[in-house]
Amino acid sequence: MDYKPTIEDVAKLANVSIATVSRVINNQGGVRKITEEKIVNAIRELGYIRSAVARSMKRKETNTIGIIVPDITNPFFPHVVAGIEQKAREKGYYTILSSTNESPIIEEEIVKIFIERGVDGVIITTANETGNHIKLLQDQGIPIVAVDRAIKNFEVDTVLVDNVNGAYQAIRQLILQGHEKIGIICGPQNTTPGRERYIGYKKALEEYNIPFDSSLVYQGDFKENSGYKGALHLFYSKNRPTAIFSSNNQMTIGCVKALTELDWKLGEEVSFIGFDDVEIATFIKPKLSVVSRPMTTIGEIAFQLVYERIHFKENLPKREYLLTPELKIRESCHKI
Amino acid sequence: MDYKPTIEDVAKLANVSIATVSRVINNQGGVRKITEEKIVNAIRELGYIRSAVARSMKRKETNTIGIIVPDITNPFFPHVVAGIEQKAREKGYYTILSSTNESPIIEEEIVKIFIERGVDGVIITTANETGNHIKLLQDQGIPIVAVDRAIKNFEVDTVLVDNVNGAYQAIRQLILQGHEKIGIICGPQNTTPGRERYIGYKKALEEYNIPFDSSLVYQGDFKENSGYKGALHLFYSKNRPTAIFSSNNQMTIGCVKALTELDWKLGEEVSFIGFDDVEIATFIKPKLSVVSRPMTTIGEIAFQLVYERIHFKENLPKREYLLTPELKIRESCHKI
DNA sequence: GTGAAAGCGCTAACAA
DNA sequence: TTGTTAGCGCTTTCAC
Repeated sequence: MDYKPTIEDVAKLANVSIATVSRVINNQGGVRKITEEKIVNAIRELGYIRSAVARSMKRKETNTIGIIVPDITNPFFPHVVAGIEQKAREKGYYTILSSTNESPIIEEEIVKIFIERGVDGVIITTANETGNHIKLLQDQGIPIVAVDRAIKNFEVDTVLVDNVNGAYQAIRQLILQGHEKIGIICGPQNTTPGRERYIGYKKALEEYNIPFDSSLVYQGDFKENSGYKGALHLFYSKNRPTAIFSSNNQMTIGCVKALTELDWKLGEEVSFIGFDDVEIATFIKPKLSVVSRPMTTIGEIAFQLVYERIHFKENLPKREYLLTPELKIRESCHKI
Repeated sequence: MDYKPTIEDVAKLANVSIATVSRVINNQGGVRKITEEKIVNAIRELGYIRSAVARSMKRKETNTIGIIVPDITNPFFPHVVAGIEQKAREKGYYTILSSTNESPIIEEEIVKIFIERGVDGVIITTANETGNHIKLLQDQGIPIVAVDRAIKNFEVDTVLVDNVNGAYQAIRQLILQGHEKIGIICGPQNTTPGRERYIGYKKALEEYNIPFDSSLVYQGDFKENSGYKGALHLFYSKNRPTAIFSSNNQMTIGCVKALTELDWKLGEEVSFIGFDDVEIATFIKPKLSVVSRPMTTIGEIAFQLVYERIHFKENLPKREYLLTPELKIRESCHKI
């Protein structure tokens, strides 16, 4: 075949005008039953599928939500995306997904492409919190929802997790178990999660009057390898910690790998809590304690927010969701 | 602002015709330098971004590749997607990604949506190998590449992994180490990978004259939970195996969890090899031996195939890539 | 209930 | 080197 029938082909075959065909494909009613049947038959016979491109052209909407994530291979994001997609499909929306690989440059490119394509809204975990590319979207009146990382200088709806609180809970737990030398593997300090988790760490220390020791702080980048290096750093620190807090899932992986190689006994010689649950948490020995976030829910809320913003643009205040993460205590942290 | 400037706005501001503007945004040359500058300035001033919708309408191509995966939360797919995206971006293509959750119904829906949206090609890991929905795509002349799972009844380019061989290698390894009672946790037998890995299993047994015992075969569904149940099943089997082969990554996770709970000593009482590498493989103790696939490469090849098919439709034979997986022997399998 | 026709923003053929 | 113009396939008034 290799030929895409158009609304006109259908109209001809059914012996009606294209306007009438349009009415039936859009369920607008006001068409006689017999006419409708003729049309439906013609559609089936031709295998007609209406062109979303032409439709978008006319309607000025694409029913598409653009999703921008920094790293699609970080399992956190596929779970969030699954939540978005689920809700989107229910409302007749579709998604374009792109991964920036944490590059602000790629991110800006993607934003432009999304605008070109006329997305109706954007859900973004930005790699560039102060980025001016957000302005591009706002200038076009495209609703934006920031997920997981806030966006500075612009008013956008956000759904975040209370990182400070999550990290705080984790560190407090460790302190209550008697730890005083607690190491942290930080995320990049130019991202909200990276910064906030570090703040939670310091807050807990302060509150319990534990002296802060900068040699117990390792600057990571949220990638696995920096977790690995962080563990090494802490192990060889003059003031070797009795507990470690890792700021995200990928670094947790790297960190645990290092512990194994160093033969630094997890749960015995060193307690551990990581931010974000990881697949392996419950089946390595000892089971990992983690700060866990409702990933799918985050996605669902994010979609809900863009959706509302698309449909009731004008009279909506800025909305900020702050979900509270849950500390799941398992076996990797012990009384000292 | 909230107003999208069009090519006409640019033309007016620059005092030229829209045709000339079109020439410069498409780098077609044949425009005087001064004119071009005027136009470029106008574009910048207005913040003009050309509409891909209108462009697609005219050109009959969207520069979009649709990707359909059965389960986006299975880490295998994000890695494949990353490979596709990488290559796609290089060639000026973009991707729409949807997950079917293994549902043939959702899959058919997605196919229709993709056609509506005029994707130039589709890369699919189908949940329905015999599905007739593929015909829809073919009727429209949309190139299809099947990844990881073959498609029956239709001629499409495919990039598969030699599952038979991969499983065979794994089982042979186990046999050479002296195992005779080898359990398998199978994938769904209505998917190529599920079937083929089972075939590889049987082939190795046969070749080495190990009697086949159906009580050592557990039918899973590629989800974590069935790996868990599979391990339980094998543990309580009258003919308890000394080695287990798991047919995919998610089931491997479930399986290892069960082993831990059963206190069935991995690597000592029971050897283990899983299909597909998993994050945790190298940092649980003992490290997991796995059959590993080049995920990103698979994605890259898949894109290459659609791309070629889009551009040289006519004179291209059906291409079938069969990548050989690699057996990575680590610590979870031991001489008996 | 139905049809005619305008027009969405762009590309490309043709003219100048 | 530049401009005019005919559509691409659809939705949506406005007539009838």
